[in-house]
Amino acid sequence: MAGEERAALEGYLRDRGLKMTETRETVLEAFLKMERHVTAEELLEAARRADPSIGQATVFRTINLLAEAGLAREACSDDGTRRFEHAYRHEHHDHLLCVSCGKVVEFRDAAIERAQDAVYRANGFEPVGHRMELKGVCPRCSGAKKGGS
Amino acid sequence: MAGEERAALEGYLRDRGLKMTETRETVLEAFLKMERHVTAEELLEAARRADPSIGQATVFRTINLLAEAGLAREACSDDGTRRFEHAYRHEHHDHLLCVSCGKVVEFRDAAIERAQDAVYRANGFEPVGHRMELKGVCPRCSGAKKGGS
DNA sequence: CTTTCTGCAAAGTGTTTGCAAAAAC
DNA sequence: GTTTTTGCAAACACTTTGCAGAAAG
Repeated sequence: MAGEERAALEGYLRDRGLKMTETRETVLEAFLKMERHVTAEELLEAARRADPSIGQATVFRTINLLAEAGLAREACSDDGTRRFEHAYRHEHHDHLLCVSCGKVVEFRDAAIERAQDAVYRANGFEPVGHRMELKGVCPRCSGAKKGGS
Repeated sequence: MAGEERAALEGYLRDRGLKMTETRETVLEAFLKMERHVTAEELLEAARRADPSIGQATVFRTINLLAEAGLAREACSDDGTRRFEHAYRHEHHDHLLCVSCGKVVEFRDAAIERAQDAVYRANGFEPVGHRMELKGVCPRCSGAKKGGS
């Protein structure tokens, strides 16, 4: 399964004299199982399903650790709540988000990347990185426009 | 100067039986004068320069009002703090941000829009809107790479 | 055994809300 | 005169931190 990520975390911890604990593994596993962009609260819930004794502070500490270790990355937050996405071995990608059901599709599009480079060049900027989120309604939701809330 | 925006706000307020006050005008003026993406705190400071008696709650209330009225729009927040940008008569645009000096260039690129549409179509999504931020180093900053911090 | 980690509760941010006085209509 | 608005302070939500006991190395 997610052995690669666990190994990456262990390596990061070892390098810094930190410890690989069962709790951290639980949080990591929970994080890896979650799709979409995850809030700390959702992650706490998920982790507690595996181990109800986990405290929220630990989840916050661990997700920050995962971010430092390069396994998680902050995603754009619409409201005031931070969201995290997977970052390990994830090539740069952009997001297509269903505003109705929250589904997230990750994609990479060469034409967009090329057009972005052109924008950088036209403005004389050196590219550093970008973030893009396309919002829309996914086929399932736009098809099922019957019960609509 | 910014009479158009003020008129838009007044119209919005009138429609809802709300009142156009001096305080709201002060906050609006402050907001319109600010470039980049503004936090509530920055806006509070700016508004207090014009009227030191303004309270922070009022600024929060007013910026939310501006957002409802379509004059302001939430921008992507990196940290946990909300940022707002101008939205009135601002055609949809994207941002090119200098990570060194904070300069923001707003642009619109037909090739990118077209490529985005293609992504929507390829995934069967109905487009709703998107947000894109290109990060880079502006010509001035990359040219002046001498004292670099 | 030493160091780090954990859960709890308390403290910190950024934002919202309740209230009486003040301003707009 | 009625209604909305305002500034203050208290409340709130999300995140971080301090501490004593527990676990890892």
